[in-house]
Amino acid sequence: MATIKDIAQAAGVSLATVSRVINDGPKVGAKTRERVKTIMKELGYRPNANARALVTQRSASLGVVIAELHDPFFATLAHGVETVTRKQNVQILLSAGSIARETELKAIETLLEHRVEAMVVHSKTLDDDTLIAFANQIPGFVLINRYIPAIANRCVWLDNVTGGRLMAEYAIRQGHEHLALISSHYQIDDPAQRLEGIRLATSNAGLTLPDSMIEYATPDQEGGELAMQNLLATGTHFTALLAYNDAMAAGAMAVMQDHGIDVPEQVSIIGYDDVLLAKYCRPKLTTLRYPIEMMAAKAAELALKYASGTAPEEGLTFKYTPTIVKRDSVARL
Amino acid sequence: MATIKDIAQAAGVSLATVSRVINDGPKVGAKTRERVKTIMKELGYRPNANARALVTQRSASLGVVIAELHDPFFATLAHGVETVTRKQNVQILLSAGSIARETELKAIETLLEHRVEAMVVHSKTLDDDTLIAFANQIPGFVLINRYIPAIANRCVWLDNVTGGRLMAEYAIRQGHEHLALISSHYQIDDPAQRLEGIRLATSNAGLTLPDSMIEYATPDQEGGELAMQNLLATGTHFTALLAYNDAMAAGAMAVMQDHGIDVPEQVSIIGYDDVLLAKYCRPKLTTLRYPIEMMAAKAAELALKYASGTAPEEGLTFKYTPTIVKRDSVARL
DNA sequence: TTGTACGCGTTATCAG
DNA sequence: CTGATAACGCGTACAA
Repeated sequence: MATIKDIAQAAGVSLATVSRVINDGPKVGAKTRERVKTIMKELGYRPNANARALVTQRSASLGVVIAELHDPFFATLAHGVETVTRKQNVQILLSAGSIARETELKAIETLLEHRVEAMVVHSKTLDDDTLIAFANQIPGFVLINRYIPAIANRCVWLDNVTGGRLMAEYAIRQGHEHLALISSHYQIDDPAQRLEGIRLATSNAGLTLPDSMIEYATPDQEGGELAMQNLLATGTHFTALLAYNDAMAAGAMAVMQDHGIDVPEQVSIIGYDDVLLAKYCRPKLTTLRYPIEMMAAKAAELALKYASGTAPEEGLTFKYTPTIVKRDSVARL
Repeated sequence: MATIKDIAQAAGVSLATVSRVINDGPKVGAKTRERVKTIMKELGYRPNANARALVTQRSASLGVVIAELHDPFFATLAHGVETVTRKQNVQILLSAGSIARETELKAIETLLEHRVEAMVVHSKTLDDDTLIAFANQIPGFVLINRYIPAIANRCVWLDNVTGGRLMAEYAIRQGHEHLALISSHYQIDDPAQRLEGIRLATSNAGLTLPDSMIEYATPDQEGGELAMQNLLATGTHFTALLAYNDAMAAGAMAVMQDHGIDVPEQVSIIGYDDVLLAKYCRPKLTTLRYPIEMMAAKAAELALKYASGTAPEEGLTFKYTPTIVKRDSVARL
């Protein structure tokens, strides 16, 4: 591939001049500029981003680390980031598949080796200290879907306690007194926080959510099916089912329908996330809107801003609150 | 960030030695190696991928260009690529949002500037010649979901004509004689090829698919809804609906159900792609399986292989054929 | 307005 | 086993 040197030779000018026309440098003769430009076209010249990054110490790139592209939630997250990087001509380096501590760590380090200026990280397996260390080392380091007080201004996160409370309160307001929950068995914050919110709501209403009414499984369709089957097998009685996310809700809904249980006539269901799926399934899922795309865009903007030198304001954080989206999967008793 | 030089100084050795321990170079004293290693840890040293790429002329990175991460189809595609890059320790540079010719071209060029070794490109707006030129310039350039004879061995694609034929034949075999089609209004190959296959099947069966039974819209849920509404508005009669993809099928299904039309009792529906959605919607969608993840993985492997010097075999190509997945959205008449 | 020369962080080729 | 040193492609003071 042609280099700046080749161009200089072909055009009979020096490297510096070529470099100047590439970067719209200030003082170059109009005709020289034209000549160089045409030669660049002819030779199909493309500036080498690596070399440029080396000398300028900036790479115009942003790293994204997520768990699984396959998951609509993460795909939407990535999409949110992409909307802002595209606008700012920033290249995305993507690292997915980080379900384990090892891989997550490695993903961040690889991105670091590539000297990305900014980073939007979704991490559930790394401990606070590790993340704080990264944040202190990398100005453009922003966490999404996680809150760590020590680096509050680097966190874009969702208030899951309120989310849990809202979904339970809504069910209760619709007259439901017997709730069940299918949750994620992953040992991360989210399920615990949502449960905390749910318990807040039930105890406020003088109700309880016994452990026997909670089933844990993988936070996907299969998990939802499994959890639902377990719930049915125990023969417990409930009129409203709260799900950890829409996928689990959909899985549970499918199992109920297979068992001849009418949704929402016999059992109401509330999901969480409001991914595409919620609108597709029948009945349409009442769920909590998790504005992940917007949040991801915010995170990307923030990361890029911090990376370019703007100091994060102390004490500031970026908390989002989910809102209930009423569709057709909840009946009023 | 610490450089190799800092390490060398701190360890009291030369750059060369440090470089050797980094790359597990052949001859380094055991104790020197240890000392250098601990110093690297202490200083949090990370090799600079840009510098390395510059001197080695290889970047261990692969570019992906797709239209829209937001779309489950593309998310799955990206996921397929990711499974192989991760295994081979290759970094992904992602470029999405390329719906227009301009952006698609720019995406490829940016990736080129970053000197990615390999490239998996999903392009529908760029013409054959442009793509061929890129393929000739970049050894690791592979197209996915597109077939260009001149660079057949760089193409991983789906036989859409057969796909169209299969879906129509299946409907016909189930006793349907009155078919309708909702398709994508984008002027790309796929819709035309599928229609060709469908027409093949109908004429073989002595049936016809008049233009009045075809509606075009955007290839997503909204488009499916719109197309279905248009179809209903014209008052045409049909017992089986073929859809361009699962999203359109789901949209159409929703509209029918809202109109009190039973699926599949009154109208059968067949989708295309077999994305997650097909399993979630009710009734579960009978559809054509598009093994995009597998194909994407293949494309990535190919791109990486070609990039590393293996010459592509002439006359070889990578054609995949969709298969029908029978679920619950088709009734036998 | 244009050219020279140095350095960015690495690897690799020589010598020692 | 180890150390100079020349690239890699580019940006930029400093000269001219």
